[in-house]
Amino acid sequence: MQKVTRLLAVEKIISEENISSQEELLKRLKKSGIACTQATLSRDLHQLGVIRIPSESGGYKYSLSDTARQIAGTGLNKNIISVIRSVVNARGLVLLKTIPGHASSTAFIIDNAGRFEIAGTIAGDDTVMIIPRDNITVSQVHSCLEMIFPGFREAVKKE
Amino acid sequence: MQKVTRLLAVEKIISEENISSQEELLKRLKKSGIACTQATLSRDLHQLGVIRIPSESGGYKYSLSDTARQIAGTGLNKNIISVIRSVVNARGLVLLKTIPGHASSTAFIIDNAGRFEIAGTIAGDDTVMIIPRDNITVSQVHSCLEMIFPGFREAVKKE
DNA sequence: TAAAAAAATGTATAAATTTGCAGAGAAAAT
DNA sequence: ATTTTCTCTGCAAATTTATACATTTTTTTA
Repeated sequence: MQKVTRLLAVEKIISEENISSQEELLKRLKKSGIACTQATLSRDLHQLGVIRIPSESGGYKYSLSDTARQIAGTGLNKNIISVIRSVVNARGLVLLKTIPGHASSTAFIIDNAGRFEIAGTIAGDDTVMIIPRDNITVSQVHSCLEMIFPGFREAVKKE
Repeated sequence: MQKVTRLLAVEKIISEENISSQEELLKRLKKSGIACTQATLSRDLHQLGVIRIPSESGGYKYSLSDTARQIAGTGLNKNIISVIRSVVNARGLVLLKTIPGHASSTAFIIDNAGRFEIAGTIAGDDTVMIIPRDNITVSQVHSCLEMIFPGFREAVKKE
């Protein structure tokens, strides 16, 4: 659970401040009370799809990739958890049950989160089917969902 | 003149192939008959605004940034040189004379090239004024124009 | 709940990238 | 044409980033 907290903090810092190296990010995280090593950040940045763009003034800065930024900006994911009723794993797939009529909006957010782990989704009226890519476990998909919907694990009951 | 050739080659290779390190790009360039060092490529990639994005399969790949890609894709710049009649430097600004009526389309392409060196343009009917940013020389603007309009230097007479 | 499997992380190191500096080359000025 | 100025580039060193391996922590399964 520590990891998701850290990833969210990294996303936030990256998008709000000018960070030009992993060491710098490390110090910045420490100020927020989050401790890890540079190696971990290297892996985090890769997983988050963070890119490094040449800065006009000569150096570099980290930035969320387009897809990552889209979601971070919308705030659409803030209250979506309240419409998710439960989550079921079946046959390597993940099914979300929502309150009636809210499946497609939920699926929309998941699709647009640009997570590699998720090959795609299909939404009915109150059910979203999430199809993970090959070699991706349902557990990894759950981690994705926690990234997309912070608080997901705690808030949503598993069936 | 060697540099512009190399930058164009880099843009092309980056956009068409999966390149994951500067050493790899170096070898690829050598096959195209272009020789330089990795240090030079580091500077080239910075100047071109090339970003490095995490690849799904675990590594990284280079990619043109959005603005760089836009122009590379359109091909709009292919025949524009034929409408440029001359270039004049004055007061740290650069003036392009075009055939009548073609200033605005020329300015459009320059604006959309996303070059840092150029603060902005103003176009009349047959004249484009290019305003370089502070501390940018007209010579650097000419290099930009050569990047945007390959062959510019040779084709356009200076007044 | 205990055992097994999978994921996360730190350490140390390898790999890759950036940069200061000095010299070569091109463009501009005289 | 010569001098002067600015740009480009290689080299080598410094910095930054990625990763193999071992260990710990978390999750899953029986």
